[in-house]
Amino acid sequence: MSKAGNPAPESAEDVIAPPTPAGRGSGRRLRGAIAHYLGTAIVTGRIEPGERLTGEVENAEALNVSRSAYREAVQVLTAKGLVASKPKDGTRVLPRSNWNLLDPMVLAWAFAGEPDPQFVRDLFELRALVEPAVARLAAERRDKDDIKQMKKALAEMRRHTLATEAGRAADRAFHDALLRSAHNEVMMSLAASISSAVNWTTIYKQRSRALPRDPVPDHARVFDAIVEGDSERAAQAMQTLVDLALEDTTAAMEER
Amino acid sequence: MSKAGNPAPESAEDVIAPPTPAGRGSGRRLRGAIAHYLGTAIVTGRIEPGERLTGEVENAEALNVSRSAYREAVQVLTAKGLVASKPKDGTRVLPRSNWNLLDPMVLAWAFAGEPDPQFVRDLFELRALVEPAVARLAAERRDKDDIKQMKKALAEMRRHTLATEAGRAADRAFHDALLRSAHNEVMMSLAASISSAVNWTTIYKQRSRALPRDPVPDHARVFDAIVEGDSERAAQAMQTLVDLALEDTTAAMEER
DNA sequence: GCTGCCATATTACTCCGACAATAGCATTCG
DNA sequence: CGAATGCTATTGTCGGAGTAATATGGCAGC
Repeated sequence: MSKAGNPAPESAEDVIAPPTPAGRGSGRRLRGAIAHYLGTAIVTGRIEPGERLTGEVENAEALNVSRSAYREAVQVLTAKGLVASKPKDGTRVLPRSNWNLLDPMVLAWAFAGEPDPQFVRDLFELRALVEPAVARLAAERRDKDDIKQMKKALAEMRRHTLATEAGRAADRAFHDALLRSAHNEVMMSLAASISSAVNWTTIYKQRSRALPRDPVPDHARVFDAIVEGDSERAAQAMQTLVDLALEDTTAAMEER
Repeated sequence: MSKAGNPAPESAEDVIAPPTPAGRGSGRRLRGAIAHYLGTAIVTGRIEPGERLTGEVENAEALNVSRSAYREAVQVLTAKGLVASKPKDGTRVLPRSNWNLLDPMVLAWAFAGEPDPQFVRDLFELRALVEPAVARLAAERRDKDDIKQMKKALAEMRRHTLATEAGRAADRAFHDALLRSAHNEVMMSLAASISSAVNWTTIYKQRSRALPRDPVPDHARVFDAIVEGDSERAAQAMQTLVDLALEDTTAAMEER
């Protein structure tokens, strides 16, 4: 117990065990809290690749949880490629190249602390590649119902601002509808992952800019192009949207 | 136990319990075999979204495994977004939109049976988008060491054919080196997922075409463009590589 | 001195049985 | 008729015991 094994067993049990904030907030089970704790520790670099997690028994009792709960949490990390376990060798953090960086939960963990600027750059590079392509596909494949959904979401966006929850919900609805219009399941999954991450960066934006630019006209341009089936213009318009988001985000990061 | 709960409890215990082929072949643990069994059942559609898995206890004993092992397997599925569990409601298969389609293991499960042509199309659409972009980035960012790695792998490719394991290893090495040259971690992760899936489709190719086209010249074209830093030509050359792969794959699928 | 085999200690893996917590549902009370 | 309440099915957590796999170090043979 006094092995001083991993980086921060300091107050681990206080962090995990009770129904504490950032512990298990709602519906979140104990193993979820453990996974979150270990996951952020790994993804943010507190535990480095190659390092060994202390044994099941010791670590479980250090966190004040049963081995079952601890093991189930480790299974989650294993499923996301963060760690691997072998008898006689323990469970070790895998090299970054094995991590499922596109897993929504891994992305969330990555943004739990200070987001690494390099990582944000990589992410936006991918976003700038994928989202215009999605818009292009959407322009080619959208059907009547797709258009109806987007139209509805856009109308809802006009009624609220992004400062309100309703506004953000409408924004999400618009992008979801757009995604569905592309009729490509794999890209849907990818875009969903990305946007879940991007939503985390939005939090920082919120804090830094008092008067964000009105998003409706830019979204409307994308919508119009898709309705008309003009794939190039749709891609272009979406590109602008991504560029603006990048601008805001980098500005916000520099302020910090 | 005679509840006839899920689709195929027929011979489940025979499939899972013993160290059977397709069960736990090598290093694969029991829970891995269970996860594989349930995962393929879900991803290939044998169990449909919304359906409920029979209770932990019954299902565990139906599979002839302990509840612990069964639960850990379910955690893996949960981590990949395939299922969700709640007390009093059981664990249910989530709608496809929640699945992490880019998870390497999910992709492997998807190709465990007959690959859905629509799914393959979606995947190649993404591949056609990402891989040229990676090549473009590589041409802009590669350093001396990157080039050295690619050169080495390419030389190795000349010495073997794709029919041999050494040849396939060299091919993988080349693509890995190329990926690293792009210096974008997120895209690396994405491309790794995709290519792990694509390797599955390669199996079908192997069976269908006796004399595959010599891959070296096409790879060399990509390499040359990257060395010269000509990003457009690199992207183009990679595009042809993807096109050829698509051609082969669709041809192979039609033969079946 | 080096190489390959083998015993052993360590560690994760599996099994088990009991109890706690949660959430859907029916029932009752206002 | 609606809201609070108790019931119960189901997952969640616990702790302990035995099994299996493997990294390591010692020993024998070359």
